[in-house]
Amino acid sequence: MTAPARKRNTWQREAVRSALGADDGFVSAQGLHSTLRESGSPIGLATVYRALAELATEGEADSLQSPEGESLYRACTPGQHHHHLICRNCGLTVEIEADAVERWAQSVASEHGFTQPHHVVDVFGLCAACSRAR
Amino acid sequence: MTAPARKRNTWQREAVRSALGADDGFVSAQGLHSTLRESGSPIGLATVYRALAELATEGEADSLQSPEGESLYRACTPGQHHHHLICRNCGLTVEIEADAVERWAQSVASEHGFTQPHHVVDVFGLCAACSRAR
DNA sequence: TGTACTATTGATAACGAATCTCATTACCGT
DNA sequence: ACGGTAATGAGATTCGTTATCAATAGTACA
Repeated sequence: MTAPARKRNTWQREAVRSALGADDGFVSAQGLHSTLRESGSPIGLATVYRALAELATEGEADSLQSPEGESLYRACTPGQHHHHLICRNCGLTVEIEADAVERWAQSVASEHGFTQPHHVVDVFGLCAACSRAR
Repeated sequence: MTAPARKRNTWQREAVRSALGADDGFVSAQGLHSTLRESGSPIGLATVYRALAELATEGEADSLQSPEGESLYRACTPGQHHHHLICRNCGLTVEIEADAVERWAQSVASEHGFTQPHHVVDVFGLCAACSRAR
């Protein structure tokens, strides 16, 4: 066999993980990068993009596309599938469990002969605080 | 009062509308533009973008973000709100009525104090034909 | 502890979708 | 017809994201 090819632990990856966990809303890669830089970290932008993509595929982070097409990330409670209720003003996010929607997506797909269904279900709105502030 | 400021009808807008209606899946602005060019039309890219955006706001077209972040458009049956079941291989699309999901989104939002809820609900999968072809 | 191997980083270039600019075109009420 | 002006389109521009590649720094092993 060939060499092992192991994954390495770097402070950069850890910095991204912790910065993501410190924010309770969805953040863009660019935003997270400036946050880190402002707090003194010399981390590079490309690295932030790479780390976020990796965290997302490993299931440690949720990702979604903002209505403007930007990719946003958020640390998530690992394990099962869940959706989000997101304030389009301040970014506040609430995780939503929705077994009913889960089952609905499954059945709608198979009813039409579709396989390997993957659904996108997110609700954008104004949170209580932002609603009041208008 | 000032001048009237009316909207004008151009063959370009009509070309986009008809090309959109001729396709039964979701299409990108760029894709629609090349289709039109290939069929001999000298229409410009910026115009296609403008026409699609306008059709979307007028309710004549549905738009959504592909998982890659690209904006996709599709002629839709005007009137009420609906969702989509989309083949991620060939683009085949089925419109879905989902009053249940509609109500669910509303109630989840208000339960958490959110106002002006707007939801994104789409199911991606492999249609029957594409499933078979694997 | 030192050393070699190579995964990872990061500055920057490259890319691509979408928007903006502005001179030209052509729709449409008169 | 004519004229005011909405609409067009080629190209430049913006901006998010990915690719490049030399330099750096984890990690296994002697």
